[in-house]
Amino acid sequence: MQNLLRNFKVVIHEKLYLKDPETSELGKKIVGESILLIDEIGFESFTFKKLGARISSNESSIYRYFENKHKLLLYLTSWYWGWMEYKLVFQTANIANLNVRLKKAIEVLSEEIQEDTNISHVNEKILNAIIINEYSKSYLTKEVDHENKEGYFAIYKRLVGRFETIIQEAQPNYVFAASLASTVIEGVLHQHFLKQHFPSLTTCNKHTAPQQFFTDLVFSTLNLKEYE
Amino acid sequence: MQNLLRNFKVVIHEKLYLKDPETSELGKKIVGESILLIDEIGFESFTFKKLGARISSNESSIYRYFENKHKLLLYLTSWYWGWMEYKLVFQTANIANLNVRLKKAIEVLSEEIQEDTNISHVNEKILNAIIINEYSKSYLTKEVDHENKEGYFAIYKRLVGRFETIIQEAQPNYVFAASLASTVIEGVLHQHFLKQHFPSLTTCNKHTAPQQFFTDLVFSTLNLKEYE
DNA sequence: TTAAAATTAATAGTATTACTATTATTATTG
DNA sequence: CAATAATAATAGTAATACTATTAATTTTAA
Repeated sequence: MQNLLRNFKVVIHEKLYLKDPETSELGKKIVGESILLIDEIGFESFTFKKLGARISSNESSIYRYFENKHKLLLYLTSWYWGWMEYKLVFQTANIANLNVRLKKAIEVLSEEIQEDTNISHVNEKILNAIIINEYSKSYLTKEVDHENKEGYFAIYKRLVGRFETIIQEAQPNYVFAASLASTVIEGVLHQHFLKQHFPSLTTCNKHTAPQQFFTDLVFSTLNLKEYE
Repeated sequence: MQNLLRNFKVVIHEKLYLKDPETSELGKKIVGESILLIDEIGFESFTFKKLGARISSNESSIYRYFENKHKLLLYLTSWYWGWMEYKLVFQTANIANLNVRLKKAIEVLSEEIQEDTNISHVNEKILNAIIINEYSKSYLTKEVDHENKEGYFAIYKRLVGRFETIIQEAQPNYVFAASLASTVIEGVLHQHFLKQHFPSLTTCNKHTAPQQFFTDLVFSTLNLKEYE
């Protein structure tokens, strides 16, 4: 995994940035540090001015890379889902047994990111924390239809589609595969959030991971046995 | 239902407002019109100044009722979940059969609000649209733990708890009742959103309602038959 | 009925945000 | 070494999210 990821670069919609942040040190710093800063102070309080101060750079220099903070968020979330897609594809490839593959897919999608893989300037563990807290804000906007048409959510949609296929192949009779796929991917984020802030609303805690809940949910719904 | 609702008033945490908007015409106008305006322009673009212009009142007068627009959103969402709780309790009361009761609960929680009941200055159909688009923003904040401690999410938590109980009573062996309850309630909003903006990510459309998906999901998961 | 109290409206003002524009400086490359 | 590209610095703007003060109006209670 480590090795495979070494040559990994997420291809992100080029309208999401003005200048590709991967092509310069400043760009990488903007991406890397914005993740840390958004995690610390939250997306609402995050500004390019504060980020500039933090990386000893200027507000206006950041505007050379990203039009505004919303586009930066779309960039970061695309990166995350692209990385997740990569993990999903690699970790489920070559698993012949459809049930085992489905189980693995749920595992990849729902496991907590424990470590930064150090493959890049991106801290995946903290990026995961941001996704849990901020992802919804990237699409719960009045511009969503326009931005969707532009293709800004393409990676996420492709990921949901891949998971839908894995579900459908494991149980061809099931008619709600798309909804189940999107419910699980969204639900995973939600359960992680509840675990941290509303423990009474979730069964998940130190001993029970979202993975267990969703594995049980999907296999029961599809009327499949986890081991066979 | 109409009649029962006539004497209905949601009891909302008193720290969510500075002056109870139910006690004056201006207050009711603020609540009623804020729903319409947020629906029209989205929560991000919504300001008290714009609302003031719309109700031919002054920005500063609105500040007499609500500290800021975040508190107003918490007020509106509390109202919505309180109304939902009321519907849930009434519509599931006196249903002896536990499976039938569970099915009814899912129906109440997932059905599309078709009509404004005209019981108040609140347009429930539009409020429902707001909840779909904006509810997450009320808790995906850095202040969530503090606000949760204050009790601002009490009504929502009580609703999830009630649904959890209905699930647990229908299937006492099931160990993930809390997570299933929160997943369904959150998932319903998400599926309604996807239906409108990302049709490829959901099975729900004109012919298939979220209700069908979630009814199937819950009954399969709990290993119960819908009719028996 | 009238005076006090409460409510609402109007005006002004502030710090911050989310930018844009311009120019100067520094680094890179051909 | 010169041209070009990238970055930094400075300044400025309209809008936002408020606060404070005072004035006008309405409500209530003696």
